[in-house]
Amino acid sequence: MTSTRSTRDGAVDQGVPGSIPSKAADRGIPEATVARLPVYLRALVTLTDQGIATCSSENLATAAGVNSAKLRKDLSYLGSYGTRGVGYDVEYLRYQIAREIGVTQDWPVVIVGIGNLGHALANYAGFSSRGFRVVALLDSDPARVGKELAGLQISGSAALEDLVREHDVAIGVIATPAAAAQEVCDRLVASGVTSILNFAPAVLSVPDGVDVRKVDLSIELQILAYHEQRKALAFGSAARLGDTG
Amino acid sequence: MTSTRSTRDGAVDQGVPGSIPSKAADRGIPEATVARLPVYLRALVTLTDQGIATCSSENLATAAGVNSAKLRKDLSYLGSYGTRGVGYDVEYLRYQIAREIGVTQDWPVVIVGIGNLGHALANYAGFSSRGFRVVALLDSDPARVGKELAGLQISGSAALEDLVREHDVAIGVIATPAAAAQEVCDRLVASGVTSILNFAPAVLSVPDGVDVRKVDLSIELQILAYHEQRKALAFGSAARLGDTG
DNA sequence: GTGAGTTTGTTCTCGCGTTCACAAACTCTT
DNA sequence: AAGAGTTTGTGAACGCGAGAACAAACTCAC
Repeated sequence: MTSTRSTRDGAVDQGVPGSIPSKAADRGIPEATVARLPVYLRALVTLTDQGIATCSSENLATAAGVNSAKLRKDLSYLGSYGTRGVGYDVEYLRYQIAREIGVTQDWPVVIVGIGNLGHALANYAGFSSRGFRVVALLDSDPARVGKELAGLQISGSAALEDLVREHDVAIGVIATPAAAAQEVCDRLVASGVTSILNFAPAVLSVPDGVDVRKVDLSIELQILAYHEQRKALAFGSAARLGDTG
Repeated sequence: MTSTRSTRDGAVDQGVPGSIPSKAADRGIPEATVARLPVYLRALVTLTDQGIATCSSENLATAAGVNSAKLRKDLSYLGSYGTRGVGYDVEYLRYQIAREIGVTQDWPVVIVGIGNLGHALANYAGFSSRGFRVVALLDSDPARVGKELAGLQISGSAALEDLVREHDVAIGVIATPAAAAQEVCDRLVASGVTSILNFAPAVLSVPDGVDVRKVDLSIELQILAYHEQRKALAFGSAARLGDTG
């Protein structure tokens, strides 16, 4: 839900005139399922680490925190990789999901904005372990340029276009302040980046064919605050809150 | 969608026998709408900064990156805060949304796990500016305990229960490694925390009435990778990818 | 005051996602 | 080999959210 697939209401949906009825043709996996596949993948890795070679949909569903019917339906979009009466081969399913997501190949990634968050992202082990290779760190602050971080030297923002093209980068991560986000985004897109992960608290506008996913930490907390407030009200301690309209 | 409202299939849905038909009673705002309210709030703050006092649903929708019909429907769940023929008063609407979300009051927050990410979160300005006050930082690594960060001293994990109770903390942030996440979660919940923001790549199980939202950085990238792979395939450069099944 | 223009709030329809329930397909015991 | 027990894959029902479209309500010009 934090994603903007511009192809949905853009070029792809208008459809090439003589093409196949979309869903069957492109093996279209529902967006909600796509968002869960990485969770299943992580659960399967955990099972592997525990030395478990086979699992039922019930086992895997529990490990992934979903119900088993949903899991089976999700997997059915990929193909029939299970065996009735037996379950799923952990290694086999793991590979199939990894292949479907695309993490069997290596994805070069650039991170723009090396503040607190960018710093953390550059050092984040979860990226490299899952097929993502940080190939460049960029920042506009001259005080940061040249410093080494996570085995890379921080480049000035002027180098953005060259670095993206040189490493054939398709995925860019924006961790700049909100004010700089749109400009950085435009430059990334102009250089050939077609997927953006945005941590800046700003709405990005991108051309059709470019995907944006956003992660906004304060929004997550605000959603929790909403539910927290409602819990407090539901338990009758409303007087303390003092919102007098 | 990254949220687990255990009340959905838990106590609340079973319904107190003599209670009111739920939706009307609790002014139940759809989850999808709740997730967008903070975005509207941010957009309104931006408009205020630009000195704009009134805006139409079209203006605000553009600033928030949604379409205007959706915006109006979302706002209608809160009440009728606009004026037909005129639009919305920016300040007034801003306050109403803030009140509805609950960010007019102050929310004490603890952060557990002061690694790279926890470090960044502790320094994140977006929290304090939106009604969240970090009251404690916790880490199990003795090397980090005692160090100062963002105006706070890092406490050892043994102090978790006391700190949560002392500050009456309802919201906890978990930024530990995956292996430690469930134990930390259990301790937070046992101490009275009822909302958890989880950055650890692990599925947390919590009792009914506790909300969990998860942010998984590598999952976001994997979702982008999936779409990226499909774009590559759609443009016929499939040969390069070399996934031979 | 009246009519033209504007903008909100709401109704209606459609599609997606979730869940239930069951047939198909496999293993294992006897 | 046949039946009992398991587990997958899927058809169907249902509920929620998105978007279009329109009526209600306001402003402004004259």
